[in-house]
Amino acid sequence: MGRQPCCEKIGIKKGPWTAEEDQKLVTFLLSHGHCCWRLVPKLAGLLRCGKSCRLRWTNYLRPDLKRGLLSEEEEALVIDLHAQLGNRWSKIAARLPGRTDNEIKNHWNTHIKKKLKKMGIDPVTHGPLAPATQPLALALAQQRDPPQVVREEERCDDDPSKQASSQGLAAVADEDDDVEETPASAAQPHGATTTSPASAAAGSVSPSCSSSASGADADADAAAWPGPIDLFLEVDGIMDMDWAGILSGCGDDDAADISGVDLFDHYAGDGFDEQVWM
DNA sequence: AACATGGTCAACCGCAGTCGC
DNA sequence: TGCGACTGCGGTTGACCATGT
Repeated sequence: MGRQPCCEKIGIKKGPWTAEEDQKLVTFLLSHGHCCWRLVPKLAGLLRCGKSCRLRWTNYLRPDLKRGLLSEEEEALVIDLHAQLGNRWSKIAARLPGRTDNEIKNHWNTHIKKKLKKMGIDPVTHGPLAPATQPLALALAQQRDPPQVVREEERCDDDPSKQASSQGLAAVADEDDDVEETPASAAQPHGATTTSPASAAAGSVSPSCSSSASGADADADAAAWPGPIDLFLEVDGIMDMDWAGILSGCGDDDAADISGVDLFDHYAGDGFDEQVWM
């Protein structure tokens, strides 16, 4: 009757990923892409379930991911988007190139929630906290740093209908799924602080074989980033390209052949550093 | 120095939505 | 149209690390 488990539980490894597993997965996905996550672990020679592979890839291994804490601008944008979308982390993440839903969710729960509470703002409703706690919280907020985030939220609190127009996000509020219609530069107010050029192509650099890079912005950032990472930005759909040519030594039809290839060895000589990437 | 506590974040779980047959 | 397979999402957990006592 019930659903089949997403994978056979027996023999499936759980817990933290090892560097070797990461390498196998990255190598496999970069050379083959994924058509069916269920098959990925088998073909890549991993004792993981497909779900786990997908999660690892999307949350940690994707080359277009930014690492590190969210900037002030990103935080403000998250708060703004959360006010509009609620806990739709994937939708929020879609507006933050290079950030994952998991990362944003974690950051929200650990940092932003507290910040808002300190400021007397209910992180759920984005309205004022209950009267009993508000005075203390407000006092705290005034004593400490009440930067633009406060102003951001005050605007939201005053009139939720204004939220949509704030920061040029009207389109965001109107339509959930039209990411392409929102220019990356508009949804990313921190172009100057972009930590990874690959992030410029975030959303377009996806293993799901369907997206296309949006040219000009990506190119501009790519120009500032020497090395093979440029390839991510120049190709319409990372998985459509012939990765075998880049990852020399990777067989196209035999996963076992590629498992021994060190992806990062290829990049090391060209300014693409595993440590930086990670 | 040892232990306790709290914070952070990667990973897992289960449900819901979508797609193909 | 219904059913099963698969993917994606959001909530939650637990391990690890930093800080305080």
